[in-house]
Amino acid sequence: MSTAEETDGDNTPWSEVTPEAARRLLLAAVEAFAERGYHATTTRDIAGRAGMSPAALYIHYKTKEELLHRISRIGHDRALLLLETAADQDGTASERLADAVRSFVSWHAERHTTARVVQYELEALGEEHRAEIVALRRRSDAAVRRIIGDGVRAGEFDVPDVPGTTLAVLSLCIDVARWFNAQGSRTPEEVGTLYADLVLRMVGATPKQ
Amino acid sequence: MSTAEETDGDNTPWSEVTPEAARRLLLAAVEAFAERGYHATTTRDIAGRAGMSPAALYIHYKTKEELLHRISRIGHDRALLLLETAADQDGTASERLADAVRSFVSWHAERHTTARVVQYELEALGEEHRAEIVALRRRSDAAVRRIIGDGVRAGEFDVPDVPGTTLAVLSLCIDVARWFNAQGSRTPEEVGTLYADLVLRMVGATPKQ
DNA sequence: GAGCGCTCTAAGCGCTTGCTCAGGTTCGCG
DNA sequence: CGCGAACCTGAGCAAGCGCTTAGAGCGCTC
Repeated sequence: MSTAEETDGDNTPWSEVTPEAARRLLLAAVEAFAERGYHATTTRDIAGRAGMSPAALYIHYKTKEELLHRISRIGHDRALLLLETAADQDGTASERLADAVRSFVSWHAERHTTARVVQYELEALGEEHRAEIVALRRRSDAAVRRIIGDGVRAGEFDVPDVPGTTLAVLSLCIDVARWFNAQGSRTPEEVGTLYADLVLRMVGATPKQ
Repeated sequence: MSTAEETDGDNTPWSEVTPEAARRLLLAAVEAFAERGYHATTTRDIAGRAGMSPAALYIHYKTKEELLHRISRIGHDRALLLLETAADQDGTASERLADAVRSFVSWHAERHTTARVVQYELEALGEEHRAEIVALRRRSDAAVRRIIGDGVRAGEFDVPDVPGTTLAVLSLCIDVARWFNAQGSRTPEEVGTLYADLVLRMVGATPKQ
């Protein structure tokens, strides 16, 4: 899983975090936050999972909250990249929307531990850090809204309430992180495909021949 | 189950909790848990909001976890009632599904503080309490699945993956509790109506004339 | 009006929390 | 080899946690 580095693709999401000890701590924090939640996780638990003493954490991070912020920032960057990449592509609005949902959802399923922290622990962030993250989320919303708006203008979609539908689509996709279970019967790709179909129906996309 | 309390309607949701001091504590706990999360909430905070000393809490509840369980239980009972009532009605599958989604969603919006605790603090429950709640959630799933299954059998719906779509529908509705804001521009009823429409599209309901 | 049960409080116990700090080990570099 | 920088640990501090206990105030019955 986390041995090979270099390419910053799907499979090595934390390569940008150095040195190695800082990355180990961050990965341990992701695991612990996802399992128990931020507030129920102790710095001793994080350090223990990384095989270090509690004090080692404070060499690499100023506070426990900084750990959460780093995780949240990296995760939001990644999620936003997926959506904006899909939005910027050539192709019909249907194709771009399906692509956006498929990649966004399968990422939320594949990396559901990370995504759970990213999506559901916002409230634990400090004032400034939260503001920074909220700005990223607004850009995610804008990317999806742009695709849907394009589809409506092109006559491809039938959407009475564009902002409301955008919100619902993003909400639907995000919530995958909450229920997805790696032991379950569906692969992340299967869920992505299912959800892409469901979202195309939500926007009343003209079924392709 | 719970003894009949006159009108146990939407507007008096905690009437079954007595005595009054216990209800005040419970309401304070709902507020605090919704704002900060279970683990970040202190018993002193709960008691303070209810205008009592910290020790008063333990006259009415054995532990802080029991408070969460009571909230979760009552909320799940209410949500399940909405879904099963809609599922048991006469009428087409489209009508029953729209009704289920409309009432379920507008409850999640109207009572979003309660719903947030009910839906997002499951992990904080103890072993047995969680098992009890999970059983209720399975019944919610079954109610929605039944409506969708009926619609497919009647030729009203076009759903390739019934369990997957059921999961997505419930997930979509539940997540309303996370993003709904009372200061926002939409009323709970508006969101319920929007979502009922979106869900009918998801199941490929034959548009009514 | 004495006794009793219910409700509540002031005080605080034992423990865990996030975080600090003095000191030790390992390393590259002259 | 000597030295400074980077990294890590053991021990522990102040604060806050969930929860308990002893007892006060109150309304009730007999």
